[in-house]
Amino acid sequence: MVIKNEHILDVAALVLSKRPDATLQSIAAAAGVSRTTIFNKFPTRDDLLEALAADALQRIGSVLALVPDGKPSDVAAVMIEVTRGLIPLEPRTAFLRAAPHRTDLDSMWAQAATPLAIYIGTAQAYGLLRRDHSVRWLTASYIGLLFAAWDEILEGELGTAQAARLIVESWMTGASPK
Amino acid sequence: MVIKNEHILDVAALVLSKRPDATLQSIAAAAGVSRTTIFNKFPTRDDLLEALAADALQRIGSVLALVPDGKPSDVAAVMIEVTRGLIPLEPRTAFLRAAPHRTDLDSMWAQAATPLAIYIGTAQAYGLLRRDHSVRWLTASYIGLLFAAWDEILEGELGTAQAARLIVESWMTGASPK
DNA sequence: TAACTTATGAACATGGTGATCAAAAATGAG
DNA sequence: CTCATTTTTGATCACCATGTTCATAAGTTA
Repeated sequence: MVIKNEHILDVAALVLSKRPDATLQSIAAAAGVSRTTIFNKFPTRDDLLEALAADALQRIGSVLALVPDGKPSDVAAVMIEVTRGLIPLEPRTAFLRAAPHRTDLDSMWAQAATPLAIYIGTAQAYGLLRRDHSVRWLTASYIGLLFAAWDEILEGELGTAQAARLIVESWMTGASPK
Repeated sequence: MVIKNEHILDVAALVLSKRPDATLQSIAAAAGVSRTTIFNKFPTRDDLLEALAADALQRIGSVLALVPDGKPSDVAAVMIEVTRGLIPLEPRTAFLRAAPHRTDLDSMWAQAATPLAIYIGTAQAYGLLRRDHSVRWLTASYIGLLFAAWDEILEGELGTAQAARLIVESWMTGASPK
């Protein structure tokens, strides 16, 4: 049978999201494939992680392609829609957060978030977001809240349904009472 | 010379914050100590990480001891003060975030954050924080923003001086314009 | 069926971890 | 200062995951 890289990446993402230090042996077993086959397709462990990162990047890119160009109208609505798309990607990105600190991963996050940063910058220019915080920080703080929500979901403390609304509410209006 | 555990933990925290997968050999070398000595004090790598986690927990606890009891008055002021205390702890906690997903680490974070959660709960009860978000989420979102700021600082995109204000502003009033 | 591609198992080297132990160095009591 | 005790150290070993090679088996395709 021809084994697709896609299948290995699927299984690897799943296994690594649970155990970031899982052996290639266990990943191979979970994929119903020999360890050698994995090495044929991904010569080193890092190559596999890199492929996973590229895959995750691509998926994030697909979601962020949803952000509209031009003059933004309802920032909250757009952000909620984007967030709804990002929430399910947790298993695909978990290993990225747990992986040893690698500069290229940081730059990958930055690259993946670029369309979002552009949107945020545009919204800011139109006065729809505060101007006394940098676009970079507005973006980083959103991602930080996304990570926090992912963790809460993993721990079963937050449902995926409410998560998007919660994230965007916190990001836009904060913790102060109305 | 008598080697203090404290010294090893200091060096280990420093080395691991840069390379979470650093070998014990390299940590020993950085500490000017033999690998055997580290094993005498911390039988396994996990024991060392656990000690580091306990140390970080204790440091966080010291900072969070600053949060006042009783009726809160100026939440923003308290949060900024707490955040100013937490910002420098990044090198001590970086390895915790990079370490493979371990349940005990999650519970450690939760335990360390308890005083903060209590404070937030009290402030919420007094109407100083929004009531439509759970105390758990208000706490988690704050920590998420703290992590985001730590990352930005690491990348040289944020100064430690402004970080605390930025975090608390984002946490309390969000990204919306005033 | 035959040629070709892909997957597999086996074997081996390497390096980090975990563990043991005797020798050496530092410490402290008298 | 001396001796007993504690601590540190280097050396050695087993174990396991990674990385690599290669011949064989299984599959696909002409």
